[in-house]
This record gives sequence, structure tokens and C-alpha cells, in this order.
Amino acid sequence: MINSRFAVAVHILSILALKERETISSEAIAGSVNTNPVVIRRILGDLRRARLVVIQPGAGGGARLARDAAKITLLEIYQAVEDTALFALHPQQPNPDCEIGANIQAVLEVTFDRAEAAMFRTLAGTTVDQILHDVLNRAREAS
Amino acid sequence: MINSRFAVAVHILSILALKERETISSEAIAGSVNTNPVVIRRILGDLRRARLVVIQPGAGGGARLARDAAKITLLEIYQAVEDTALFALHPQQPNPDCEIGANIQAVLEVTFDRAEAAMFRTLAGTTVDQILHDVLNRAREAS
DNA sequence: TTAATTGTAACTATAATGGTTACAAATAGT
DNA sequence: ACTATTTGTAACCATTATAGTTACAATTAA
Repeated sequence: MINSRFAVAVHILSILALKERETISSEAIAGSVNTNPVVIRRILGDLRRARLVVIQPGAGGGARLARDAAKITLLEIYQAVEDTALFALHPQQPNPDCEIGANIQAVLEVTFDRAEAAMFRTLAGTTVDQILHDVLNRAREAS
Repeated sequence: MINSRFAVAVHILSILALKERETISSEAIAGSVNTNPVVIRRILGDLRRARLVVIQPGAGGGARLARDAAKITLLEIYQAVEDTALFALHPQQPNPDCEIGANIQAVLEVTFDRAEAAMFRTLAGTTVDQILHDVLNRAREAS
């Protein structure tokens, strides 16, 4: 299972998209996500390194989007916060003296890459802007 | 990251596909996977419950495919050994008093389901038979 | 100068993961 | 009936991942 950092990262960027041009503190974001501000700052660090947000340190500081929300895809967010491959191979190297053991990992890698790529394509087809609009539509319908 | 049980399960079924109609013990499989037989038996238990293998207990017992390797897809294997959703949501419920917090999870679920479904479609397009043939082709090329 | 804020290290608690031992139950072969 | 083999599963262990927390130096606005 892909951990919650990705879900939280999308949440963070949706907040920044809503409050465009404002600078939002990790504490304010933590209030919406319902966690500790340090957890948010760690994820914001990944997003900053991926050039998705700009962070202003010091008093009155915080984060804002580095570019328009319509130009940030979920794939970019995923790659900013996840570094491992989607599928794990064997915990130990299989037996190289077995016909299957010697070759299964190379074959699985190709298959796994294809499956991961399919998932990536759908993430690349959704932007932060779209997420925000879906969220606001739901908020409107609920009221 | 999806754990190694899926990779090992595909490995197991490839062995059973190679030794069609034979009954293979968890110890023999463990020798190829390079792990403890109990680890194999646990995964075989999932595969049996999913009706992908048939297991013969007792002396001379072991596992064999429940049907032709060309009729077993990687998606069936994935669903046999994985029970959680691909993407985790937030560790804690987001703040329901925040417009974003109150609605982000419902929106993410839709998006995550689409991404997962795309991955599933590619897994459904590959069979154990194809994996086995790719493995054997590599084995031949390497010799 | 002060207060607010980030960045990061260090630590904790909990859960997931894979491996191991142990043993009852089932079964084949004699 | 006896023996040897094998599965199924519980119990436990070590390692790693995960998320949360405290603490504090560095940065910055006012």
C-alpha cells in the first residue's frame, strides 16, 4: 500500500490552491489535515525540492504554489513524495541455479513497470486544480 | 510500496505452471524462492482460498495449478494475496470544519480508484503462462 | 529586539513484514 | 497399523516503515 504522504501532499496543495497568493503556515495546514506541523513541514520539504511549492521562512512565512494549480499533476506530487518502486521484488535473491529463480525477477520488472506506468498515466491526467474544484463542488452540494 | 508477497506468488505459480500435473512441495518451492517453507505455505493458502491452486496434504503432497496457466491472470493473483486498497488515505480524519478537510477524502477516493483500476487492467492482461514463457525465453537466451 | 516561522535532528510508539520454530492433522506407502 | 512426509497454523522474533512529538537553531517581518 502506498502510504498516506501522497494523500496528505494532495491535500496540502489543494489548500494552497484555494488560498492562492497567500502564504500558509505549516500550523494552519496541520489544522486542516489534523496532524502535527512537523509532519506537514517534512512533506512540504519534498514538494519544495520538486519545485511544486515555494516556501518563505521566518515570521509571517509559509508555503504557496510555485505555479498555477492547473499546471500541477498528481503524478508530479506522487514522484515528489514517493521514491520507491510501486512493486517490491523478492526479499531475498531467488535461487540462481533454478531456471525460474534465475530469470523471474527480470521478467517481473518489465511487467511491473508496465502496471506502474498505467497508474502513472492516470495520475498525470489529474491536476490540483481539478481536485480543488471537485472538493468545492462537493462542499457546495453538501450545504 | 506493494509488498513482496505478490512477486513471490507469481513466482510460485510459474513453478507450478512449469511442472504441470506434478505436485510440488512448499519445501521445493522455497528452494527456488530462497525463503522458509512456511512463508510459501502462507501464500499458497491465499492462492488456494482464491481457487488458483489445489493442495494435496500429507505425504507426497504439495500444490498444483487449479486450472490452465493461460487462464490465470496476474490480477487474480494480486487480489488473492493483497487485501488493502492501493492508496492510503490520511492517518487521521481531516478537520471536518474545513471546506477542504471535509471533502478531500471523498474526492481522493474517486481519483485513487481510477488509478488503481488502470493498474488492474494491465495486470489482467498478463497470464501466468506468458510469464513462464518470458522466463523460459530468457533462460534460453542466457545459455 | 521580539515574535513567528521554517528545517531538521532525535526520539517514541505502533504496525507491517518476513522469517523461524513447533506441532497437530492428514496422507501415502509399506 | 506404523512410519515418514507434508500441510496448516499458531506463536514468537528481528527488522523496518510509519506517523507523531519535542526541541532548538536559523531565518525573517514588524
